[in-house]
Amino acid sequence: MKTNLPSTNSPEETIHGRGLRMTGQRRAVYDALMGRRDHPTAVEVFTRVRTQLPSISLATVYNCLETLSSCGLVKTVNLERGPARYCPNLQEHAHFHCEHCGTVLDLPLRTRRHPQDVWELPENLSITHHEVAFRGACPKCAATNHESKNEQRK
Amino acid sequence: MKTNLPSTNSPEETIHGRGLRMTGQRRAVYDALMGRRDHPTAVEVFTRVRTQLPSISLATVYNCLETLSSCGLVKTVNLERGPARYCPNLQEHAHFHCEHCGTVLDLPLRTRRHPQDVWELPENLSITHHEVAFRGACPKCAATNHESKNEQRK
DNA sequence: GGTTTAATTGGAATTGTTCTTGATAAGGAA
DNA sequence: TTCCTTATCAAGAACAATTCCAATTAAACC
Repeated sequence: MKTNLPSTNSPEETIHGRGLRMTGQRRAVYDALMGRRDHPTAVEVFTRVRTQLPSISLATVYNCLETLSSCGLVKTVNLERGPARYCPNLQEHAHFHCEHCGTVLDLPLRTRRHPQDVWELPENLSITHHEVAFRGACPKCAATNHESKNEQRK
Repeated sequence: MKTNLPSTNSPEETIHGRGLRMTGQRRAVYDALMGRRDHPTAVEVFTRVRTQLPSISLATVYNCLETLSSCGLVKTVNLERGPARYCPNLQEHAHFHCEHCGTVLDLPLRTRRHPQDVWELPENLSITHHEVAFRGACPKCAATNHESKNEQRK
């Protein structure tokens, strides 16, 4: 599974379009992710989903996230060593990763700008998508003199 | 270890500036990485270094890469799930990751451009650095109709 | 040279993820 | 509905990448 299709349709339609089924587990994982604008790990999604579907297994959460990601219904982000994070925001955006508390924030694209304007891309390179990550201190950590280290994660 | 300092000085000076020692192992790992303009994994660095220093252990290679990275002498890149890659190029650049053969290419910054122009950054965010990754098909794979999958890695 | 402290080794342990196998459920046909 | 086919799921084992640990070795300073 590799290619991503953006979805203007319902998640059901997108899933069916791939010859896949929208099962209770996939729906629950999807809802758990869409319910908040954050960037949970698979385990965090697992604990959320279990409140709705106590019998779901972690392997299934991984499978569902992979399926949803390959359908373009969620984004997988690998900002660092450690667990992958999943992002419900399908708008074009960059990520900010706070090195003190681990929070991940979404940064919207400025209007009329494009990352390709900033980088020299060889002509014969075919780009399908791109990822931009900034690192530093989030407002809260910058204010509190960097006391907290990996306490809270978003 | 967290902060990165760019180094105009020799690697020895940079290392000493941190109160660390430039050992044979660190030197060998540094040289193995600088010897080529590619993006090897820790294991790939390990096999290169062993030709010079057969007694070195993989744990030491990991330690050295972490030390060099935290001193700003090399860059750690996490483009995907799977092993981290290490980059000897200290110029500001983006990465291109071929989804067919896995090759990683460096893309230079266009003159007079800045990624911050493209993204809306809240004022109270203090950015220390950023990473940009493009994905798609490299020239070779785009030409050969995407037959090869993860055969060669750079 | 001796002392102190950092660095290295090799193996064990940990973490995050994927794989495997048998059971279950979904969707279509009869 | 009921049956049939195939996808999906659950549980745990397996796996890959990385980190940790304890004992040994090497650097730097006196």
